[in-house]
Amino acid sequence: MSMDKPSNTADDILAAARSFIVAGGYNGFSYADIAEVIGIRKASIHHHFPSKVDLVQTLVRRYLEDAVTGMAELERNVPEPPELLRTYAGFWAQCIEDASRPFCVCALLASELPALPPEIAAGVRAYFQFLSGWLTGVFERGAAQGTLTISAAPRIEAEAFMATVHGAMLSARAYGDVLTFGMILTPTLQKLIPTAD
Amino acid sequence: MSMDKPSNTADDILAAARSFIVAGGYNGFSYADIAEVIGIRKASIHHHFPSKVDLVQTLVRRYLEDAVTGMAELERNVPEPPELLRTYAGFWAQCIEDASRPFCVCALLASELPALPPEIAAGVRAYFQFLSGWLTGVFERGAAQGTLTISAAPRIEAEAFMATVHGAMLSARAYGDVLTFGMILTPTLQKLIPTAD
DNA sequence: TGTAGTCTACCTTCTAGTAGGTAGGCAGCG
DNA sequence: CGCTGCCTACCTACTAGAAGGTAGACTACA
Repeated sequence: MSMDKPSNTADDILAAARSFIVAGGYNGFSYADIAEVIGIRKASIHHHFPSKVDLVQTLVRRYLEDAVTGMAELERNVPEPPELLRTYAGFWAQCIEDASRPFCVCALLASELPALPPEIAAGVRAYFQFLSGWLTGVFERGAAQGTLTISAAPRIEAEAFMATVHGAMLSARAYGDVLTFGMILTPTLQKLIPTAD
Repeated sequence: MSMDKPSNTADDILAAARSFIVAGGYNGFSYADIAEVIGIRKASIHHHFPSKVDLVQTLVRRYLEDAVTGMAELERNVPEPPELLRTYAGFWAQCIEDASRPFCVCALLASELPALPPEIAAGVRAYFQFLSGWLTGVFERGAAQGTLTISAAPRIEAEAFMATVHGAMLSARAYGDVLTFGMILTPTLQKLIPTAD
């Protein structure tokens, strides 16, 4: 659709930055690291992203955009709240199991938020607010339809669910066991979904 | 009791390092940063901790030791499983609300685990294993006594609880709202504790 | 011809870490 | 007592390398 950029070096840089950030956070990589993995010189990265802040800001902005469009598309294909939660959790379970994206970029950046450049911190906050808002909507609909069993306000259930997902990513990483995430999320989902008993 | 060290500079260094790590992770601070806040020269830090790995390794080891003794003491004073969970959650709620320790050192380090020096990564893993083991024991006793309502195996409930706690820390940080942690944990505890309805 | 993309070569600042030295405390011993 | 020697804690001054970033030239291609 958007015919902005036929050049894919910028995308390669963003992809490399993403995997470095997912591995070690904002201060865990350098332009030299990116340059090496994509076979380019440091200075060429500055051509695409004048500063590191520009680079990561772009990455976070796009990450949120992708989440927004992804959730919208997900809701078109899968309208049932229980199935939405299952699909969302299943997405991350898959990413962790095949090691393709073993952590959420914004969850990782949030952990070092006080030390982040303010522009990036703002982007990370925006992601959390979007995700929380989307989940709150899912819980509201599920509660209204009776397809989700909740005992607190939808907003609070949404925050608790999001927290469990992020914490489960952390545990999976700490244990080095890709199945930990699913082990935690499966019963969490079961408690929320009355039909599957 | 233990008459090991009258010198408190080493402890000052560890305390400064802890607050820097909590703020920005392993790569988010330097010896120069620590030197400045405690009013000492960089080289003097190397006298106490020859390398940065030594410093953080010591910090993580002591963090685990403190957790072990802290949990043991907690169990002596508060033997009931529901109250143990409440006290544990309350401890972090307090730390976050008064900003004294707004994040768990090992939870933060776990997020950047793939980029950590292996000695430190091992220490972080040990902390997760201890905490998970302790919580599993609490859930086992609570389930046996009927004082905790669980629907999955104690080990799994323990992992889910730990994940929610860590994720709630992350959300509190992302929103910059110290009350978020309690907002998430309160209903999570209520679901586990049958008496309080 | 212009411009997007890359390069080499460089700069400045920060990094962890080292070298070598000083000041004071506290042995042990004549 | 006073002297020697060692130890802890700290210092100044330095290093090599990595960090983010810049300047300017080359190339390819529309």
